[in-house]
Amino acid sequence: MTKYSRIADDLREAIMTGEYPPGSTLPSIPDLVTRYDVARDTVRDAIGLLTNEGLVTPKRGIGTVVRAIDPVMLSYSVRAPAQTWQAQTAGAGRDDVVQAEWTNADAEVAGRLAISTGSRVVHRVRHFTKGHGIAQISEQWVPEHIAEAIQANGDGDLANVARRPDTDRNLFELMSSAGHAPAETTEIISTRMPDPTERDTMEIPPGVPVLITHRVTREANGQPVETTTAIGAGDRMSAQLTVPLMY
Amino acid sequence: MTKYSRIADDLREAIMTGEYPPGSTLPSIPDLVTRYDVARDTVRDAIGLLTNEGLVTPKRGIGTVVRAIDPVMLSYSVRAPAQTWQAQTAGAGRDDVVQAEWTNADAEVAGRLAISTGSRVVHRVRHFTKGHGIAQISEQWVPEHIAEAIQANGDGDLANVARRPDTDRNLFELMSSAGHAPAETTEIISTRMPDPTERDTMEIPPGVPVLITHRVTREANGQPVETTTAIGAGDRMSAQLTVPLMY
DNA sequence: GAGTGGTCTAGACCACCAA
DNA sequence: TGGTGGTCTAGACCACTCT
Repeated sequence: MTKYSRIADDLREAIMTGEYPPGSTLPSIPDLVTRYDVARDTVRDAIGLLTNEGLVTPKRGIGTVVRAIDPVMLSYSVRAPAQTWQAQTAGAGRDDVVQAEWTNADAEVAGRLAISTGSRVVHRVRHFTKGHGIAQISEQWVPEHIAEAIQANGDGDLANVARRPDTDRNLFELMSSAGHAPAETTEIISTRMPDPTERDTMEIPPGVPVLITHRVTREANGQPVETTTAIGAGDRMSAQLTVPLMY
Repeated sequence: MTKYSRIADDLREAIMTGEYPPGSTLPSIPDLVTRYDVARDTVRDAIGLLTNEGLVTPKRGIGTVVRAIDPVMLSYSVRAPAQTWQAQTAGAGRDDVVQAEWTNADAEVAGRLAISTGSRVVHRVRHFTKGHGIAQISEQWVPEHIAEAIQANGDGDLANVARRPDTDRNLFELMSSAGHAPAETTEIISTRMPDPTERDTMEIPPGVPVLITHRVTREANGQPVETTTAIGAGDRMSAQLTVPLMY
């Protein structure tokens, strides 16, 4: 057992038992140096462990703050019928389309949409805001024939940021009116640590992973009508799903 | 921009462009010390960043190994009808019941099962193994009246580890036969960094978060028939869900 | 200004792995 | 045995926050 992991164990135990409640600060680094009679960097290694575990957030000039379990979570619900799902997603927080344009599908998106690489697609980037800061960045791709069918149906251009023809609650309805009713959605949820860009844009503190959702929605004949990749801060969102079990 | 984050940026870039492919090693710490003309700990700080991002895993006597994106994933599928879900879960890897006994529900479990705290429940712990090591630890609680109904139906004791009356594919069927057919399941999927115990039992490398699934399954009258908490290594599992959208 | 954490140095010794 | 990363020290200077 190394010195620094021993110190980390002590502090973790004290945090768990409530000796250092959320929002409070741990003893300062110089304090711990004298208390354990070790070098400064040894104490910092111990604090580094707790930081990586997501237990504390050191703040210059303040101290090592015990992280509060944030009760504010962006949760969304997958439920049949589809309207419920869409409504719950939209209702969880503010949803801004920050980017929308025609582009060419790369290999991965093309694969998910079952179209050829380079095909024209509508690409939309949305930010979900909940409380302070961005909780989730969502990228959506809609194949050309779907976007054009919606436009031909008089429901506007999906690639228009300023006047978005849909809100979250009725994109599926627009598709349905245009003759491409979504019938089934498949989601793959995974997790990893954020890269520096994601840490920056979503203001993710150290020790907090991201939740990644890959979604493909298909109409009854199996043809994809949209695919979405959503990346959310693990301390601000979770995914809630309610599924009926039929016998 | 600090020295160590500059070094980390260089190395990250080189990893992304394929200069250091998965499985290869970064230049050694002494190499980097002379290359950048900095102190050893500055290089280690840089490598520490990449380690926390999950990009590399330093190995004593070997070098700093670029982590391979592990293609082996434990994925399971939520799909109606329920049999499909159960079958997919079981088929994804080996599933061992390592513990099963009668116990008293704590406040959280009691709340999820809508019973009073301290009520008798069957508590079962399962390990899902996929490839090398445990990919997911799953804890399940079944309320007394459900477990007894299964037993009264002649289908055995859920708290029996040696002779488990169910496999994953038919626990819901046992409930159904016993007059408590599961009708709906709700899952909440979240993520965080593992605690030291979880890191140890699942052999989770640094920089890898865990995926947490809280599930409550209810019968048609809304009464819970089981609740499960599953904790899985983020580099070995993901959750896949396919949901029909009905209009 | 006093106290906090952040970065960096130069050097030492230890634990592990491969040839 | 030589090279790798892991731990630890003592000291220095910097950046930030609060009073």
